[in-house]
Amino acid sequence: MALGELERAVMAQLWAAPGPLTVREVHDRLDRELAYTTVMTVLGRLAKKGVVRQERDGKAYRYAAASTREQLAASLMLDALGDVGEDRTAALVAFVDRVGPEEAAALRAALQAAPAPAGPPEVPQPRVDGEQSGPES
Amino acid sequence: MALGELERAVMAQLWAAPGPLTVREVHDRLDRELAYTTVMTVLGRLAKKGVVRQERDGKAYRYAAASTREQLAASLMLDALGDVGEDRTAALVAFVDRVGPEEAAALRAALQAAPAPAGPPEVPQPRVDGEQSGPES
DNA sequence: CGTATCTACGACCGAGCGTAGTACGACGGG
DNA sequence: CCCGTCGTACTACGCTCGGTCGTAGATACG
Repeated sequence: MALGELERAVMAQLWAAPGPLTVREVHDRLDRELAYTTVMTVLGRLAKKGVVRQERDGKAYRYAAASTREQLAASLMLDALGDVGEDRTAALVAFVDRVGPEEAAALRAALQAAPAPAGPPEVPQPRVDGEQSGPES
Repeated sequence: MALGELERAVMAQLWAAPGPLTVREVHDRLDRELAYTTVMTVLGRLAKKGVVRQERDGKAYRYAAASTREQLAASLMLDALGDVGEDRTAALVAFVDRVGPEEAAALRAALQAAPAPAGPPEVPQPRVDGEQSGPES
């Protein structure tokens, strides 16, 4: 479900803003010379994809990102992981092999922060397996 | 650069084979009823993208995957990581937060196996990842 | 020579994205 | 009351990509 170029630029504005933005606000913040309706179309498509939420504000709509950019990136990475591989663990090994030391450190820290390595997989975990239909939950 | 459906199916055949395959061999191994030229076109596009290598074998070509599926998956994940985020480490934290316990264990093991958290990344370490499409049977 | 293979190249279609125009309703100032 | 402004909804067009072939040219083989 990768986003296009303009879509990413729009998302960047939504993420950078402190709150929901109107179409006009997004349009004005974008550097490019775009027609107002172009931005509206993009925001509509983004909303249809579920990556932005729209809430009515009087006559106009306000748009906000449905998830943080980190969550979106994580979803995209999970998509990539599931797309090519059956052997997810092997792919993860190859992935770790390719990230830089900084990223490796981040992974280490994250793994330390969210651990569940204690019990055998007997614990009825509420997590259903590989499932990422929607961008986020 | 995500692959399409048929492209993935073709790659699966190449990965499953012990060695390079001709167009005809790929075509015969695919379950679908496709024209020979369709498979050839797909293999050509894959070669243009760099995910398969073609080597001449007399009149015909033989095609082999340019990298293992794990490496491809890792590359795709790197792409996703770089596409949306400036803050790669934060994205990785979110990613770890979303993978299951099995994948987390794989990450842990990989991080333990390939640690380089001490020196500057200037050390010209001989890269061990160069093995692609080796006959693994 | 005729036929069977291959490759090379082009073509068509549908989907997704970038871009925008037009139509239409609501609102506020003369 | 009329009109320009703002905002949405809908439609459209060009481009690229992926799936699917068709056809033409080279080549080997009986």
